[in-house]
Amino acid sequence: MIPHEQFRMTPSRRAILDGISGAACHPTADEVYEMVRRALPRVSLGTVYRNLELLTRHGLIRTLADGRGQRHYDAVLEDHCHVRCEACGRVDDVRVTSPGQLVDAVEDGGGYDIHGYRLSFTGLCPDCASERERSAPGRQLEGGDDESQGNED
Amino acid sequence: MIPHEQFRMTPSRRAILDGISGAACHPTADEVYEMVRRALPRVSLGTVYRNLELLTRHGLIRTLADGRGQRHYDAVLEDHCHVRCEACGRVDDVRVTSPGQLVDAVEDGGGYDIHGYRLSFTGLCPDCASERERSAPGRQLEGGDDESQGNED
DNA sequence: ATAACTGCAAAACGTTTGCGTGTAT
DNA sequence: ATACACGCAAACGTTTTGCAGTTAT
Repeated sequence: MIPHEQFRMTPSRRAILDGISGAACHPTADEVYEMVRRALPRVSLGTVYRNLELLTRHGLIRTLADGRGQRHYDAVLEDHCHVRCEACGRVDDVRVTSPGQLVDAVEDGGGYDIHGYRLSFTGLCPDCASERERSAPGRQLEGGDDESQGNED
Repeated sequence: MIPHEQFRMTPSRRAILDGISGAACHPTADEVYEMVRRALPRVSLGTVYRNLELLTRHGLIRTLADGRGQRHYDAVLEDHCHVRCEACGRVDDVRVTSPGQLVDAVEDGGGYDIHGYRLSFTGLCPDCASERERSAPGRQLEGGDDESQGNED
């Protein structure tokens, strides 16, 4: 969060901001690109990335480097928690009880100067869960390959 | 976690496993590569990546896609929490009170089928904290540009 | 004989950057 | 006039993949 440095709220930045705010779940850079292009067909992906970074630096959005692959972007600035679908990678919000006490729960930080926390859950989003149920009802299908544990954090 | 599929504990895999277990903090792929090469100078980076993925799939290690940039690898399989240094990217363990209750704390998962959690903290590791103190004692230096909040999760 | 494993180099992926031009102040 | 912003295309760092040769079973 860089306090002293001015920048213009240009059409592309407005569109990026609106796109992220209006999205159903937290979009990736190229999903933002798609959304912005519907309003401004000539924007480039480079500009989208440049502005996602700038908006993050100025505290107007948050960048979630949550999982594997792409980052996700979030227009909600308050501290909150996320779920990431293990199957499709989609990221949504979760509400948890008393998340503010999480930092206090640290018993041994090994000398780290702790600034914040990040709590995210993994699981299956409604769509992927029902799709999985359709293709393997009750798990009666051919063995193995469960992977539900998710060793990739 | 794929249960039924055999694989050989080859020298390179053994070395990767040992390297991760013996490392001071959770290493990245090329740190693992470095370590393995000390024992087996002819291994390729491709093999290291292939085997990190295989060992993860078989539940022998965990892949931490924690932050920006590189992934980190962890030989401790039990659920536990991490800290990532905002300055150098290093990842270590933290102990927190009753982490097992975290999943129970979810009030509204929005229809997700939640399998696990990932709690990590951000902050400054001892080295970076003391370096920062040396270069800006008490923060009396030139203004602005703190960034300590860290909008990049 | 077969399946698993490897080194090597090329490709893929998501992201960043340099440059020349355009636009707001 | 100046600083900021952009499109475009090239470059980047990390990870994955295809292929041809090697090794264990």
